[in-house]
Formats: sequence, structure tokens, C-alpha cells
Amino acid sequence: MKLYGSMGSRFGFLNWWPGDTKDEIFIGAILTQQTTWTNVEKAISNLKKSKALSVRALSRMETSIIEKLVRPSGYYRQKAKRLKLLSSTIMSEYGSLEGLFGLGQEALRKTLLGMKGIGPETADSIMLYAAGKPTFVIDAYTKRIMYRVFGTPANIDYDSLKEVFESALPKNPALYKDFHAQFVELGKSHCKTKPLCNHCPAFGLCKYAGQVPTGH
DNA sequence: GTCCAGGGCCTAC
DNA sequence: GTAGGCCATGGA
Repeated sequence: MKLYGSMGSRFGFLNWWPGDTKDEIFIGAILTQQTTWTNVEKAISNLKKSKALSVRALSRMETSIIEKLVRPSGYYRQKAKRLKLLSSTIMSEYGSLEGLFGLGQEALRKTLLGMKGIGPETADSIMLYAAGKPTFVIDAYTKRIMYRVFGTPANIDYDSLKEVFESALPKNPALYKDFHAQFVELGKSHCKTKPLCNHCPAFGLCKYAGQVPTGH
């Protein structure tokens, strides 16, 4: 199918989450909360210039300095405070981000969720894109598209929707990454202005459509 | 000028 | 346990 092919080449690419290091992805996961990625890029650029784009550096930095650097990403006081606390905690308890990621998948998710500033989506983003664990990321686009195209409840809770995917797909990080990336790209280009439905061209564009159980 | 983005926390019923 | 308020910049 032509639509399938165009979708694959337009949206389907690996390592969709930008970031050269695990630290950068971890920090980006906090910064991107409820914000556009272009704003996050400005903040990351500032951090990089100040050699503060690592958990170790942030743990030693004054919160007021971090505030100035992450300001473009919005909610900058909250995010600076959380980055500082998260970094300090990770350094003192695990020695490094790698140390934290050394935990088993279940323990890691539980630990991340116990930290202030890390909710379900951020935890899963960190685990999938920084730690490479096979955990499916649910975001606003995923929820919206699943509701409109596959009829899942509009206010389905996070873990239930996550389970829909994880029970239907092989536990493959590369697949999960690509899949999530496609939801975001599809959502960005269609979801807001042209609500998805069974007749929306976007329905046919999702190359994974057939793999997801319907009727939930 | 208005709306809202790749959320999450805190507080009040 | 859950609805509502709050955090805040920048682009459309």
C-alpha cells in the first residue's frame, strides 16, 4: 500500500528521541513535560554551553543557575528544582545514571516513579529511550489516537493503555521506540486540526494499525 | 490577543 | 480517589 510506504518513510525512523548521551535523554525527558520540543532544544543548548548537560554536573550546580539555563522550556522553576533534586539523589544513591539503570526493569520503574517530577510517561520515556528497556510509552497523542481510531475509552488510565500494547507486541525496544515516534508524528500532523476517525486518511497511514487489538 | 504543547504535583471535596 | 488548580515559555 502506498500510504503504508509513505508513512514508513516519513515517520518510521529509529532513535527518534534526539540526544547523544543517556544523561541528555534523561534531562530532556524532564524538560519536555508539557512543552514543545523546540523549547526544550533551547534549554538543552544552554545546558550544553554551560557544560551542565549531565546528571553529575547538575547535581553540583546551584538551582538558581539551572533556572536560568532551562528557562526557555517553561515551568522553569519547577524543572530546575526537580532536575537538581533528581540529579543529587541519583549521584548519592547510585553513583551515576548507569548505576540507576543497573536495577532490574521492575525495580527501575518503581524507583523512577517514586522520584518527584517523574510520572508514568516520563519514567517510561527514560526507561525506553535512555536505558533501552522494553516499556511502552503512552502520551497524550497515543491516548487521543487510540480513542479516535480504535475506540479505547477517552479517559483510560495510563497503565491499562500501556498494557494493551505490551500484551499485543513482542518486547522489543526498537519496535516500541518506532511505534511511539509514529504516534507523536501522526498526532502532530493530524490530530489537532483534523480529528482522527475511521475515515481519516491518517488511519491508513499507521503502519502498525493491524497489530493493535481493537474494541477496547 | 488566545490557545496550548511529547506532565506531574498538590490540595480540596 | 478524583476533579481542579498550578506551574510558564514560545510558536501558531
